[in-house]
Amino acid sequence: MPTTTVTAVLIATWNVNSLRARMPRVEQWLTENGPDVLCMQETKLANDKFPVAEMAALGYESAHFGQGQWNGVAILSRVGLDAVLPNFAPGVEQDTEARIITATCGGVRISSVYVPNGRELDHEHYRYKLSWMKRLRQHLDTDTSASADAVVMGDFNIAPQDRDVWDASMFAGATHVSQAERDVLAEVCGFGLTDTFRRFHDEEKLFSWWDYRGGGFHKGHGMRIDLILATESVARRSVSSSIDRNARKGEKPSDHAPVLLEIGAP
DNA sequence: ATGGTGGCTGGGCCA
Repeated sequence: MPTTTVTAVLIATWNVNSLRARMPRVEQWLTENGPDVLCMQETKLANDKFPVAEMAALGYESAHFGQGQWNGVAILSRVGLDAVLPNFAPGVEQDTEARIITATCGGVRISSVYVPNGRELDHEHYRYKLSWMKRLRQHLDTDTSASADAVVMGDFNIAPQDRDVWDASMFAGATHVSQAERDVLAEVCGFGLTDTFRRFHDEEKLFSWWDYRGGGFHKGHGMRIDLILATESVARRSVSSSIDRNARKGEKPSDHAPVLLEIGAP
């Protein structure tokens, strides 16, 4: 095994809303930003349709947990991609959908997650969402040591606080902001994870998602629901975090923007 | 405007 020099790494998460539709934008974004790790959600691809060769040509190893037309999560890495685990850890009730994949990249245990939307507060899908988050906590308790370098990033479909939505009064009785959702997010963070973006930015109305409908992006109607949660050992080494709003502009954008975290050397 | 847009598909469902 060659010894690798440990340097700063740049990690990112992006709900691409169909990798087939988004491939030109993703390739461009990887070339321009050069992240060491990119977690993607909503690839909407079967496993045998994932563009492994195209990603390799850009210098990335790929791990993908797909299911076809919906969901699908992936991890790209150019700092190693080992111990790949699709779905929740063994012993945790398995998900019937492709919403989490975990791998070790550059010594960091990284999960790419696509938390269920929930649809409506009285919908069965909402109970699935809460159950899913409880299983995410069980997954972490099973898979990872709280003292390890670990990151859970992706589309949580939960806005952690009212300052993370464009108008909290518009969200009364809606999903993404309910106390129960925020409580299960806190349970997941209780593993020992922190919302790293908030170490660097206190302002309200910094969003990672804007509805395609009604010109949401141009009206500033969005939510911050894409999060990079990290254990303290990673969080304290992090040196910057940002949301790339430019990726939400232009030709055929995803409705989500990438969120980035720069992690300094140990 | 009880809608809108975009992605899955090939008529609606989902976000």
